Amino acid sequence: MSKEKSFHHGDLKRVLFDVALKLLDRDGVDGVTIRALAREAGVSHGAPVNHYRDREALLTALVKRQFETILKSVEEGLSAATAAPNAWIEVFGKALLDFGFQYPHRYKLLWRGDLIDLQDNDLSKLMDQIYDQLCDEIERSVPEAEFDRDTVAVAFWSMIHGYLDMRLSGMFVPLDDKVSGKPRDVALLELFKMLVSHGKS
Amino acid sequence: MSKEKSFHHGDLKRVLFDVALKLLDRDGVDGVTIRALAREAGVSHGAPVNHYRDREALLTALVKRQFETILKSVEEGLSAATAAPNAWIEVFGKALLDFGFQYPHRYKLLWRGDLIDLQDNDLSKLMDQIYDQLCDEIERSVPEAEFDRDTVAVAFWSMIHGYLDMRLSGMFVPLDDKVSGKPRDVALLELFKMLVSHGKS
DNA sequence: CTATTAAATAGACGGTGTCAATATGGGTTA
DNA sequence: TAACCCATATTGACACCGTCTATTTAATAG
Repeated sequence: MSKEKSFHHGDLKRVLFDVALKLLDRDGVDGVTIRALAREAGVSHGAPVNHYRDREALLTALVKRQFETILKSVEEGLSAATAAPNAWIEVFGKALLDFGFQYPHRYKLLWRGDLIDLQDNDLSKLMDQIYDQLCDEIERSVPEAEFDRDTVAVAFWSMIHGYLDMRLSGMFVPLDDKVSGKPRDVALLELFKMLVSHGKS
Repeated sequence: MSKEKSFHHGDLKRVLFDVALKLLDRDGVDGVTIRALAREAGVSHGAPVNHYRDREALLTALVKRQFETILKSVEEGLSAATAAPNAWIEVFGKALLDFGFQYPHRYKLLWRGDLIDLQDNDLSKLMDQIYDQLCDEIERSVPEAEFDRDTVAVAFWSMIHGYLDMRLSGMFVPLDDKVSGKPRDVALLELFKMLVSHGKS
């Protein structure tokens, strides 16, 4: 039960999780193999199965943790945000963009529906929580919008995710990523702010 | 030289390409393996290397063909479009959304920068052509916009791609994908149309 | 102390991409 | 026609991978 090596390892599950995250950041999701994980953790290749049923379960655990982090980041950002009507754009935008550019491989993994368990209840609950927070903020700050609020939410999240995904995939390399001195992503947020502002007039 | 089996196969390269596309549509990119390709084409597992250096080269060829298709679809749409100021939104939006929903696995592969050769000159040229067409249309129809035109282009493409990617990944399953009787993606295009229209006033 | 049970090991199987050595046969030249 | 060259196809090997099985280990419960 102690955290030390009880040689029945004790907290191998935590070690495996941490090592997996290290491998993900270093080598991308293709580098997160069960066998590399076992090697890196110093156990046999059959050991991880006792803690993660298969690779899908392992990757799903990694993804859930990341969505937890993003949700927390959003909530903290919202509670610290100004009263400006569209502060949510900065909060959600920054939370996602900062996370994506800091941990590109983690971000890419979030959307690898082919590798993780889409039926996982905790996972869908987490995504719903983030989405609901977004809709709540839109409802609070864009009440008179002439557009369906879900459409605004989907449009916003789509734009942020699409930008991140294209940038992180390496497919899209903007020749000049500065717009009048500001990064492109900041300009995207301002453009969206203008959209919801005009909706009021 | 004949198209028949000259047993030195004749046009194995074309056969391999077609079979690879069939495997992609049927099983996703994970199903496009060199060995499955060879099996399906009725040749030995070592045969494909004579026509595609490795799996990356094969997948890159598939991707290039799809971007050609999309470019053609955009060009045809533009030449057939009405004189409406923001017809380009429908044209580009429909070209990408239709392609994505019709061939989900092909669309996903387009952005798998980890699997294809990002240095391929034809590939980057094709993407540039599509992007330039988009910018040209924005310049023609949104001349007085107060936003940098590249920002509008990036915002638009990001929104479309992000929506498609989230939908096709299975991560994002909208509870109700209809907005007042219209599909969500149509509402997204209308929302964007409003954005660029307000920019004029 | 003993029995049970969770956890780690070792080995196997079928799959993958890729490389090297070999065999085949069409096209070109002598 | 005959001989050669060389692109193409085959075969086998190697090192990985995920996952399954049987086996051993050690911690814990009775």
